[in-house]
Amino acid sequence: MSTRRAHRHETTRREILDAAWTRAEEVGIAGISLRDLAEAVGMRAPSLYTYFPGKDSIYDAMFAEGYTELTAHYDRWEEDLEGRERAAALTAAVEQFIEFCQASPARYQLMFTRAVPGWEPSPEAYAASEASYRRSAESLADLGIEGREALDLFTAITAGLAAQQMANDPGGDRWRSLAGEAVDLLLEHIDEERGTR
Amino acid sequence: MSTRRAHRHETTRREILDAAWTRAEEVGIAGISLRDLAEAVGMRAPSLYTYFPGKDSIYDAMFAEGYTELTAHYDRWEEDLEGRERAAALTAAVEQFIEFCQASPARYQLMFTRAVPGWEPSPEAYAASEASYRRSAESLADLGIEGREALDLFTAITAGLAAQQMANDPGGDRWRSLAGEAVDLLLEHIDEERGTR
DNA sequence: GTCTATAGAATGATAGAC
DNA sequence: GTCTATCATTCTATAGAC
Repeated sequence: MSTRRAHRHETTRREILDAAWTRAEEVGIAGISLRDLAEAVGMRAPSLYTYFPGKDSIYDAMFAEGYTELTAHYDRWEEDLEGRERAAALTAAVEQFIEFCQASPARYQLMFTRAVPGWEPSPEAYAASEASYRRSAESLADLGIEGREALDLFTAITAGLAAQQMANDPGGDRWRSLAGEAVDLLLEHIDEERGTR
Repeated sequence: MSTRRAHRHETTRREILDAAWTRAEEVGIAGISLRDLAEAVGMRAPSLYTYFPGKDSIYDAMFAEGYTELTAHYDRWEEDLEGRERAAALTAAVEQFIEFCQASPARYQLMFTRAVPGWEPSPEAYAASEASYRRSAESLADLGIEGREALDLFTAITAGLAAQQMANDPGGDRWRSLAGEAVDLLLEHIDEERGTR
């Protein structure tokens, strides 16, 4: 009955990843060690190699998981979109992105900063991030953020608000509360440009 | 003649810091080791302790140095300001900040990301960064970026453009080239708000 | 699958001779 | 001030018994 065994295997993998996230929030994403994770799930370090070929692949799994969660985040956002006007929808997108970052500083470090010396996402993990990016680009295009320039401006503003929020006020809303204003000024500018064309 | 000895001491300190910057560009800010630095200046690792009480204090010195350089950068920017209109001056400020970041990715990592696990700037080093921040806030106020909200928006946009530039196109100008547009949309918005008051 | 034992390689830092 | 020697620690990863 190898399906049962496979299921058990998957469960243990899950436990290891959960322990990794928990530890990462405590000591920073770069600070987790295999001994720590093993102890957290009641094992010794070498046993982890039954579930992951190495530490890097744990980071890869976490990285891909982060983008899966981000996509799910945007799915819920799109569901709430019905009937809302463009500015409100975009403001919600920015706010939700910042909330997503604030909900897990370790995840933010892993996904959006180069906080793990010597590690970079595997091609597969990186592909997950690109898919997520393309997906949000499509949604934004539907809301009038069209063309590379407008999109780059939007991502820069969003990333900047999130970065300042995380660096200087991780538990507060000093920059998150500016999301609406930031969206307004971008939209004013975009509409004006469209008008002059 | 202790002044001669002190001068020599200072010279060696300088050499060590130069070696640290050079190595940091090669291996990342978190990747430098005392053995490496010592070898680069023709010493063994323990001798470095004559010049710095520990590795952390080397990071502190580099961090403070980064902000000294940033302030010097803005000094030159202010000198070139005579007669330029507000939008052009602010655009130059954003462009120069991004260029400052691109000129040294290791310095960018040290100053603006939490790229060194387990290290954070000492109170003295941190004070240097706050002084630099206050200084630029004053200059920006003279150019019409007044009040906490406007300033926070400006810093977020600048930080965001720089972050995207460094992460996705470190040697290019994809986001830097948007500096003018970003400043325009911020100023349009600020002027409009002022008008309605 | 899990373990013990250990390899193998770094690292920051200190003691003490010269 | 500089050195050798070394401590003490940490880490990922592997070999091989059970």
